[in-house]
Amino acid sequence: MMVTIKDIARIAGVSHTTVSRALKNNPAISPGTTRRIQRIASELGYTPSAVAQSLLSQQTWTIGMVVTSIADPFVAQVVEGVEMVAQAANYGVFLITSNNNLEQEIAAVETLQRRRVDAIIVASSRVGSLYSSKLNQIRAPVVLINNQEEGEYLYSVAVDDVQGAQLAVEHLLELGHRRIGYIEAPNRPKSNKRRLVGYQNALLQAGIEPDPALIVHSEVETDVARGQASLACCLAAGATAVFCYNDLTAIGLLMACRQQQLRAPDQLSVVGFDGIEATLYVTPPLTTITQPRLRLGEIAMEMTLALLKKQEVQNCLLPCQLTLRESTARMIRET
Amino acid sequence: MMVTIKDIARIAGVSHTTVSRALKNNPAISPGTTRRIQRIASELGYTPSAVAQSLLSQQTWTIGMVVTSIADPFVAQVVEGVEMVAQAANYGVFLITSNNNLEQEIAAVETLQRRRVDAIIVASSRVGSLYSSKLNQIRAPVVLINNQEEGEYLYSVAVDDVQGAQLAVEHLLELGHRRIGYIEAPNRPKSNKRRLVGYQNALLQAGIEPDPALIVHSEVETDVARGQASLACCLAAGATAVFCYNDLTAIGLLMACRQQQLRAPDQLSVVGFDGIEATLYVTPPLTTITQPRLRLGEIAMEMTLALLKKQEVQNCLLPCQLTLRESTARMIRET
DNA sequence: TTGTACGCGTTATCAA
DNA sequence: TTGATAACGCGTACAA
Repeated sequence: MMVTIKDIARIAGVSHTTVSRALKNNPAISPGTTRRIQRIASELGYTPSAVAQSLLSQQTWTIGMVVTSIADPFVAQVVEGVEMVAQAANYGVFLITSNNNLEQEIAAVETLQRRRVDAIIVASSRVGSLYSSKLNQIRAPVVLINNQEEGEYLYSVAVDDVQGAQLAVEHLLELGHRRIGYIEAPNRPKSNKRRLVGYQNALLQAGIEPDPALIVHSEVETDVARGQASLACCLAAGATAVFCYNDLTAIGLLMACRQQQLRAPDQLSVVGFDGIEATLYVTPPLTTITQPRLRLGEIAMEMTLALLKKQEVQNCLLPCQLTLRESTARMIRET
Repeated sequence: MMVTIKDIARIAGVSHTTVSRALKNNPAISPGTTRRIQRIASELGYTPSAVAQSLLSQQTWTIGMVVTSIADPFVAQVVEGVEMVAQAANYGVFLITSNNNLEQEIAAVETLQRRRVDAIIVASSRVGSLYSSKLNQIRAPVVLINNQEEGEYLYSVAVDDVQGAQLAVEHLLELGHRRIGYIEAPNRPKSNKRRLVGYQNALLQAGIEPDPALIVHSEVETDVARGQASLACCLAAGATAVFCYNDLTAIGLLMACRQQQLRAPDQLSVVGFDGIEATLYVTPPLTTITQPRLRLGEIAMEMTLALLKKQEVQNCLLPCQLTLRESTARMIRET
């Protein structure tokens, strides 16, 4: 049904080989026939089949991307970074959602293998280390963004969670806070642990012994709801400031404050993590640790391109920045 | 380099045909050889090539999706809806960003054609009507979500902008407002026009002559910034309530209010459009017209599946809902 | 129960 | 300057 070079060949009265050459402006073909063939091709609305080309060339110019959820504002921008760099390099992006589920992530990678993508990028992988053992079977390079699993793995781009968390807590310490809480994320084991380390590092360096009561652990699944549910715990532990696992959690916490008529930052300072757009819109605008999200995607894709060119690459650990807004304030001593 | 059925055939000492059959549990092959071949295949880590299968079967089990920007929270959820339904039906999603740019959208569709996707879904198309004329050349069905161009086109799923806008303005009228502004979007011609129609309908039905001074037109490109920049105009025109083209614009307006020490909703009622997550997080939580975003994506993909089965389909116009929050209040008469 | 031969659309090699 | 042929990995009609 689709127009092929054979159809064109029949009409032009030449062999399909000649058509193939004429369409790529091969100098071996006479200018006359080249023009004639190209005219016929455009009249017929011919489009070359990338499928056939891939079968022959053994590459699909496709990179497979596995994400937990596209609707997550953090993920969305990482994907955007990947897509931009990919498009500029003539690669396309095949997207699969894993719902942060182990089996689905594995199934996704298998699907991508079947489709013979040239490379795979996985954001927030749950099974990172699996890839090194499976890598003999996966010929495509696998690049991990913010891998969520301990253990060995090959190529990765990640944000420095320890440094970021430390930045957040140091900021609160400088404002005079001593009772600083941390709201954990139960479903992001590795980055949660590393942010906790950064939190504790900062406290210890300031000569403060971390108090377990200030570390709030909740099994509530969604980020915002977890933040909302954690306010009571924070207050009960006597926190005057709270560092949250991420922005959505912090936003939930701010919403709970508003409901309880608690004024942030006067009565409670709040710091988030990620730097999503929504931090600009909430009241008060949220002080947060900004991850270079777009850059994360770009670098992952650039690394992928290098790997496809058989170049050496180095794993990346990107630093975060403190973005100062209005949800943190100097602690007021209760007299 | 990759393992093929021929490799397996050589090791098993059978023809590649037998391997092909054994791997799909063809009953014609003896249970013994079937088991043996399957064991060898799994030992070698064999994965069938979807590329070769596609070339033969003339279908790729892929749908191409063109979006303006993945980082847009509205778009992200539409994509999520598409992806969910596609995945359940064994289809994959190939994603391309057009940056809301005409040439890029056309280039994207061409790329998808080259890749022989089975169908194409375009969100917020700028060139919708083009597809009907090009459709003889594109064999794949094209489904449009919230098409942004006037004119004829085939398959579409869209939200009822007129009805939604009317809902918003009727709500403000019920609260006693008479001077109601509308902030336009310069870069979404069609939906902007239709929301304007809904706005005017509601006013006329209430016996109010629309005042051009209340229709704020700004060339600022980004939504939030446009909202921020429009407050002055609204106030100058004597508006006591404003209906905004979308939520991000409304959020910008709320931010400007806060900066000017203007209290919403007491001094200015604000209504948005879309129902993105952020409307829940701002202060005050935004009253808005909720689009069934996930549903929009799901329906588009369901329609696509029907088209692929050669079934008849009907275009969809989905109604919006008013989501009541705290950014709107009864008008206070100035005595 | 298994094998042979062909075709899907394209490109590369070799020959004319 | 052009054409015949083989190959990429797989599935299927037909033959054995």
